[in-house]
Amino acid sequence: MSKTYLKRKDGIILTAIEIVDQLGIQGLTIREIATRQGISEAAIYRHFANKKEILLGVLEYFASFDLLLRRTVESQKMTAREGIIFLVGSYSEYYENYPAISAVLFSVEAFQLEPDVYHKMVEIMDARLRFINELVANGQRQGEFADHINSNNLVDIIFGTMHFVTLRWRINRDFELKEYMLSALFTILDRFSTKVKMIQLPNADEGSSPVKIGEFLEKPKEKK
Amino acid sequence: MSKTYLKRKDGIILTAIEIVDQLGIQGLTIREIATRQGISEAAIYRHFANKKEILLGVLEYFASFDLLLRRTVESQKMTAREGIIFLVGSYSEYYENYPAISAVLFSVEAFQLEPDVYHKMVEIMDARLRFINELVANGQRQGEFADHINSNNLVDIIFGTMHFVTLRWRINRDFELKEYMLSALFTILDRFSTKVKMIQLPNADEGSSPVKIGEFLEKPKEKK
Amino acid sequence: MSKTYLKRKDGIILTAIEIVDQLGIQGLTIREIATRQGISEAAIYRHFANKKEILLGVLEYFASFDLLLRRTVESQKMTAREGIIFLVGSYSEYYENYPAISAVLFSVEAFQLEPDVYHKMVEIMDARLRFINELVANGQRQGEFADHINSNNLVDIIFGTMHFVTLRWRINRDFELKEYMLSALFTILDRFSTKVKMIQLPNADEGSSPVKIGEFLEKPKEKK
Amino acid sequence: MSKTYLKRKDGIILTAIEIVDQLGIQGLTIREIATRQGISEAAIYRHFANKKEILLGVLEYFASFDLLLRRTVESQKMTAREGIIFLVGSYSEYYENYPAISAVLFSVEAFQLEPDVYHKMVEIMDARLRFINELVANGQRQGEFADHINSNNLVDIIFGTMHFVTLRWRINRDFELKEYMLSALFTILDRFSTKVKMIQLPNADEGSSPVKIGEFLEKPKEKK
DNA sequence: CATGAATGAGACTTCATTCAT
DNA sequence: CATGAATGAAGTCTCATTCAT
Repeated sequence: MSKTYLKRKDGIILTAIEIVDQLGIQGLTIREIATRQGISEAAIYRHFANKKEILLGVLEYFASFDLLLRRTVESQKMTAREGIIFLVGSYSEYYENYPAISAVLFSVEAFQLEPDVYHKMVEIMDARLRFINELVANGQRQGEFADHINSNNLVDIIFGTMHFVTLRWRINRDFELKEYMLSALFTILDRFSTKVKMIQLPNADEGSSPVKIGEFLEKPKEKK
Repeated sequence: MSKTYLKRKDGIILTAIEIVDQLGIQGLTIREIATRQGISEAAIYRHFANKKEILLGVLEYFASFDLLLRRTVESQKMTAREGIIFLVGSYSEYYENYPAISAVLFSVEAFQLEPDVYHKMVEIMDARLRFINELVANGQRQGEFADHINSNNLVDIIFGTMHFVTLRWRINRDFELKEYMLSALFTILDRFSTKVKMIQLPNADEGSSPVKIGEFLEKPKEKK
Repeated sequence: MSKTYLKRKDGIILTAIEIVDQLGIQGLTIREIATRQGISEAAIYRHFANKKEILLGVLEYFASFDLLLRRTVESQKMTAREGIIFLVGSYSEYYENYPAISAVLFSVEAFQLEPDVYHKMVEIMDARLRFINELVANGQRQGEFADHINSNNLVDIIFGTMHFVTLRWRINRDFELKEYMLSALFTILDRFSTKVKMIQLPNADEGSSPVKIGEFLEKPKEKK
Repeated sequence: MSKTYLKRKDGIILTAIEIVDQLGIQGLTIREIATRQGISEAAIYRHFANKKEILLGVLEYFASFDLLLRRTVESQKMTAREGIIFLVGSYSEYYENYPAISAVLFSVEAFQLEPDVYHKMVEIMDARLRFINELVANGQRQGEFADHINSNNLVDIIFGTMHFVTLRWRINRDFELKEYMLSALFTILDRFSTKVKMIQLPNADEGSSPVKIGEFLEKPKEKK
């Protein structure tokens, strides 16, 4: 009984994710869930007070691994590099094995009409960001990563690349997500590791100078 | 006459963008547009055949700079580096001056129920990607960028970072978009330019190359 | 000028008829007329006060021949038989040459929401009926038609057959309307002319008797 | 439960028929049905997917007797004459007892914008026609009806008369439908039965055969 | 637990018509 | 004469939710 109940509740969440994946947030309706679950619309309300709760359930499911992953990184005492590879690899693998769940990643904006849901989503992303940030900062402290670069930049680069590659993969699934993602990640990590040395080539400065198109082309010089 | 007409038509597009920004795609209703424009719902249909046309209009507006930017890059014979900086700077500036328009960037998934709109959005993003890809490939051929790395990786890194930083900025506008964006971009470009040299440090045993992709969840354990 | 005006006014009527033919009364909208006429919707109201007037115009056009036909029958001093053949032939020819106009014939019920239009239609049909009725009655008085039958019956038979054949032809235009219509009419006229004699065959009475299915099978006997 | 459900579904159909009768197809709106049923518009959609389904339901109801009537004619081994009388009588009685349903008979043209509905209506009428056609053809083979006349003509005459008399009765219910209908039918049947003999009266020169179809508008003049 | 029935709000859209230009 | 712009009313339909059974 309690088992069936749990199953049904989970089933609704999974079905909701499937729908978000296939039809987008706009296609996620109680009726669609009910139809796919083979039950009545009213029955949905036996398990969730309202649609918002279902959305929160989806987010909960979506983030259910997060804590585990973080704890694994910590308990296994991974280096920053190892931790990041572990995280990116894990998420990629998760999305690859269960593509529908990746849809949730891109629904932040869609939740704007539901403050509670929106905030939960932001919280989840924030926690992920913060954790990678910690890893990166540690890595810099440990000498794994170049420490003169803004740690936020590196986090944005890693996270942004992950995020965007996943989006591309969702739109056109013509490559292996995890394989490609890790190749991109290694490209990043290699370039930002301390094993790399920046050297000034003789003509290094003329890069952006002779062409003036808008002030931003000037900026780097100022920064320097 | 024609002037007023254009104004109204444009006004509807701008209002639609404003709404997408503030309420998300789900909040974009004909009623909301009409109310904000101070006209009746029926009046909207004098200017657009249906809601889909409004959405297409929004995308058109959203992408209206793209061609100009590309042509500028080409006509000014910018280097790859210059071109990329120009593009990223231009978009950042555009979004910073007109924050609402940046909302469109994150509505791809929300358009799933409207194939025409969805495809137009994908097309726009595709064109942007292809152009950066060309720039990067050129840069590699010209010796500006390291040529042994996958050009797609670099494109994903640049585009993904841009995309994600914009998303972060949308959620919490507590930093200057263009300034930060360019700092992130320079971080990337600097690291991927040929002015950087990869050197093998003593303990750089398995750094970039012989990485075995697979069972990442296991890997840390093995390492230990 | 006045010419163009008249042309436009007529054009609107003709277009309206065309639309009723192709899309039915439900498809007859001001917009549809305007589009087909290549003018604005507002322009329609230069020529007709409202939609009802257009419908009345359609009916006027539809019945514009009626008076002429009646006068022709009268002035030519046709016999009843000749007159009926003339009328049926004329209408059939008219419909065959201008099929769209026949659509009006079947729109009585559709006009129920517009009392004025409805009544005009009923009036038109009534006038047609009355005229045929007169012809038939005359024919009976003149000995052309069997006079012991109800003249209304004969009118219904002639008119109903015409009406229905036209409907069949509208639905499936796989026969020549006028040709078929006249063949049907001759079949009727021949059978109802005094040139035909009713004879009682020996077993004439057993027709309907042995089977009893509902009271109506009894009725004729009672009538006799 | 199921009982109430069926009642409501049937109620909607019956209400729809009532509306078509009173206001015409143009007056048949979901709102009108809902109001008359005393429920909300949305409630209608619990029972029918859309308006088209309601219309199809109306047609189904409208034709629900057809099969039964045909089977009765066949199982009772009626003669052609008996069968036709049975059919005409049954329909007349049905319409007389439930006048609203007769409105459906005249809505073919109004369905033009709904192909599915239009085709169903045409199918129904076709089936009715075919059945009478069979009866007539049989009657001719059995010697009940004059066999030298076109069976289609006779069918059109019978059906057309029925159809038209019903229309007249709908417009002005000042006579008893069934009684009048049967009197008209007997008039027809009597005249077309083999118990009638065509005799050539002295001046029957060009009665039925050598009629020249064409230019009817001219004919009277020539005759003179 | 589940459902059939219902609902109010609101979505998109169409329609006949008006009015300033 | 003609039109672009607008509108109120109404139409079809969807949605999240409620409630008696």
